[in-house]
Amino acid sequence: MVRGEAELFERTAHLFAAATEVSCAARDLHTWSVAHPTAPEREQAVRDTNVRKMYLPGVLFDPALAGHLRFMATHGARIRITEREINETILLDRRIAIVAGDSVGEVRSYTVISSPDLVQGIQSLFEAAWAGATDLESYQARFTELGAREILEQLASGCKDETAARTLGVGLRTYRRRVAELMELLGASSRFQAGARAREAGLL
Amino acid sequence: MVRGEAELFERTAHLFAAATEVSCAARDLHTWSVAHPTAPEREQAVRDTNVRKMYLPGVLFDPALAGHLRFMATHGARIRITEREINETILLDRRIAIVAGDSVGEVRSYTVISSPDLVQGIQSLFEAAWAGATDLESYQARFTELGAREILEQLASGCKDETAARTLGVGLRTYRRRVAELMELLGASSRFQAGARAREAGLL
DNA sequence: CCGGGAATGGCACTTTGCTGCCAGACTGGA
DNA sequence: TCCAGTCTGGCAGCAAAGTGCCATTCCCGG
Repeated sequence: MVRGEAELFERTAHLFAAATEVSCAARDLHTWSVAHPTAPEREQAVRDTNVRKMYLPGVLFDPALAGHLRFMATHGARIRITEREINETILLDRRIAIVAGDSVGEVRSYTVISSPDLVQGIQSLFEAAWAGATDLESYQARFTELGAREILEQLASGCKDETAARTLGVGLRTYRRRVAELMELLGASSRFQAGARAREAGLL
Repeated sequence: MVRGEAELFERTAHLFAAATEVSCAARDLHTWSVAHPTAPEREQAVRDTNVRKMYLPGVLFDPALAGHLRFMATHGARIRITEREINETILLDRRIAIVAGDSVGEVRSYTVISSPDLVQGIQSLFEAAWAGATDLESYQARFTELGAREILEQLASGCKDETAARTLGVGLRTYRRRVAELMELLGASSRFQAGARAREAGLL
């Protein structure tokens, strides 16, 4: 059990360096992937390592994150998106598991597990979740082909649904269905919140 | 008649430099006030000149604009906010009027008027609008005392109005009234738009 | 103490937004 | 051709948001 990312990194750096298979699930990557960007000299390392990463849909909306994901993807990492709530977890070579706990204030505690049985169990859960997740590409395709751009424009224009639907040449029901999908993707439960998040993610 | 701000500036710089009374109405100041920030050596000039500026409420929400306004205000300029739609207009010493026309593509045309009768007419319109506008300070006070911060928090949280009202300890009607005022202030006609603008203005 | 203006919040009502259901159109594969 | 899966959009019903009206309360100057 370690507290804070700094300590986690210090203690596990050698494990990461030696790993040939890294599986990672995360809600976002503000925590550490961004704080510790992959250095150029590590590109080869990424390529040599079997890297799998699984995120919540929200990551698609952070420009910095999206860039990072694209970088990882072009260097051999496999990225998937899951709809389900997941705990942040890292698996190394099927021998080490790192599970994030609750954050107490600003610091987050991490549990490093090496017990084979436990790691095995966690690994199987990860595999199940991985199997149920969607590849980043197809997910992105689904998003872009959604016509999200147009929908967002209409929403941001402040016009009412009926007007927007007519402008886009689509039925009212369909327009609202799109808005609902978009809001789910943004993790928003009100239109105000959706507007704020869309803007936050630089989608406007 | 001149096209584009560059040309306008080139041709009118000497007029601005010599003016002792500058009255200005604008929807925003992306156009020129920001593009041509007041240089330090002009502080004294601002102080010596009788400067009046009139804007739409929206300007309060752009950090850069707000900063500029504060700068101008602390250096003797009088700033007012008007609810009415206004055309961008500049009046110099009651002898010269500059009226912005429609923008054709990226370039905006400006009409520089020196005819005393015309200028006199425009000046009177400006005075009328000015008289009906609100001082920046009182406008800002109205905004801050509104408890906008709390309202915005609730809106951004995505909860429903009833919950938000209960959280803030006010009636549903009052909460919605506040939201409506806020939306008017933001110039938004839908909550999505309000969310986007609030975020855009850095209010979240 | 009193009167007037502003703020509040309850109530009723309209509008707008959200969603389940279902029928019809479209698509790709057997 | 037929079938199954997907997408669409109309309809209905409901939830949420927006608004006018008005009684009540609060505050402030007279």
